[in-house]
Amino acid sequence: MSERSHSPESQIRPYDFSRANHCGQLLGHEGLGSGGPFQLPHGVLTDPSLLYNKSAYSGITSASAQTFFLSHPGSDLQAGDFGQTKHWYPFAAPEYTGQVPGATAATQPLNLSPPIAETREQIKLPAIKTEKDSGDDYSTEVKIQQYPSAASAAMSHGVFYPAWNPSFWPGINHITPPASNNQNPSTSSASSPSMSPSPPSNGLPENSFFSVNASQASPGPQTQNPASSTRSSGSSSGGCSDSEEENLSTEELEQFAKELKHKRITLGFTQADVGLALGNLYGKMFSQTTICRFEALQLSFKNMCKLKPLLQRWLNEAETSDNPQDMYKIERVFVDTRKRKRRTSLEGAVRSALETYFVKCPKPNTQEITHISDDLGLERDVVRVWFCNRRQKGKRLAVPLDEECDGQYYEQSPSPLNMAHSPIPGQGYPLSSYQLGGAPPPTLYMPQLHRPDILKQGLHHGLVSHLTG
DNA sequence: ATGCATGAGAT
DNA sequence: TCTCATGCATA
Repeated sequence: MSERSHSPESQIRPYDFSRANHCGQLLGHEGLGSGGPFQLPHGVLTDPSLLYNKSAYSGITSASAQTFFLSHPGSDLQAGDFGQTKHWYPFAAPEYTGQVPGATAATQPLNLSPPIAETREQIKLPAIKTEKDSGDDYSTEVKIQQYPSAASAAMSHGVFYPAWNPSFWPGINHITPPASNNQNPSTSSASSPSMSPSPPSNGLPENSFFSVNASQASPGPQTQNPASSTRSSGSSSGGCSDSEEENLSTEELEQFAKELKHKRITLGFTQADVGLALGNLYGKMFSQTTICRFEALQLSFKNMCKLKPLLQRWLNEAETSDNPQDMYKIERVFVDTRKRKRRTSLEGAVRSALETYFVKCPKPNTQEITHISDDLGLERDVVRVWFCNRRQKGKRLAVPLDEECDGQYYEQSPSPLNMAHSPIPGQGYPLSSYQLGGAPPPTLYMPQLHRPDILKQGLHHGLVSHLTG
């Protein structure tokens, strides 16, 4: 526990960014954008993604088809040219981007393309692209999406909670009774390699559907796994503080994530379906993004612990349901009046420049941010957010050397600049046997890397997919 | 699958 | 102002 606290708040981060230091010099130099192609420090790749052979990832999904842009080293960057558009567009209601599960997979929900995307113009600025400001056309809008709903009935309560109003939900804790914790029938699933024949489906799924408190009442039929005895060492106290969370070990999470993905696909559900189903089942819906990240172990450990029980229950329901396909087809009505800033699309060169800055100073202060933003011709807030996200990503992807390894985390290998120490992952996952596939030392996964971002999504994806097959 | 963004809660 | 959880939009 001590060595691997999962509780970000309380934990000590050996490499926590100390904004006090290292950033100073950063501002000392002329800046990457001033005058010609910025120079990257030795050993710094223009595009980190290049170091990770993502193609190796032949996930079950289509991810493998993804391509990576080879960034254009510096050529395009021209500080000062970046128009800083600051338009805001009305928040686009969440689109159901997933496919309708089952045989109807082909049945892409009507209207999947966001209006914004359709009307959007690609405004190409030297460094950044932003969504076109389509005027105010997008002001408040109401979207109604309908899905073949056999289940509407079941979902009669048909309550759709806008994801953007999290406050509505007191928290998952409420949704899932504390007692349930340790319990999740993780078992059935945990053990079944593939789809296991549904257990004595006791009743229709609906039953448990709304038993929000069902956790305990949970899907009865399942066998119970006393335990995840695997509970690892230390996670208990530390991280999954939510009463509802289990004291899960990384291995368990990894195993479950794998299992979830496999079964989900087998059952014919998309990640988006699962996210929606959670909403129907337990009141809080999640996006495709979140489910995706869960499966890819890209959420914080704590977050994984929190979501696991919900997903576990969904899985149980789905497996035991006679007709799971219909269970989650629902109608969704979104009403949103908020406006969201148009997403900024940073060019590769700019990203590289930011990465370079990040290496030097993962946590720039206000002044430094201003400097960087001026230097790159970006909005301060864009820069600020970029750093926030970058740090968050660093943590997500961070991989502790070993549970017992003095809290040594390897989110970042020693930087040649040694300006910033490794950003540190307070929440990274401890390397598990599964990740190591039995044992290779961590270093194995970060060969000749001189930058953290190299680990990018690689670390997990690669390993996970590799093991996941 | 992932980049950029939002917002609540913690500092 | 940061972290963290989360999601829209998009590659």
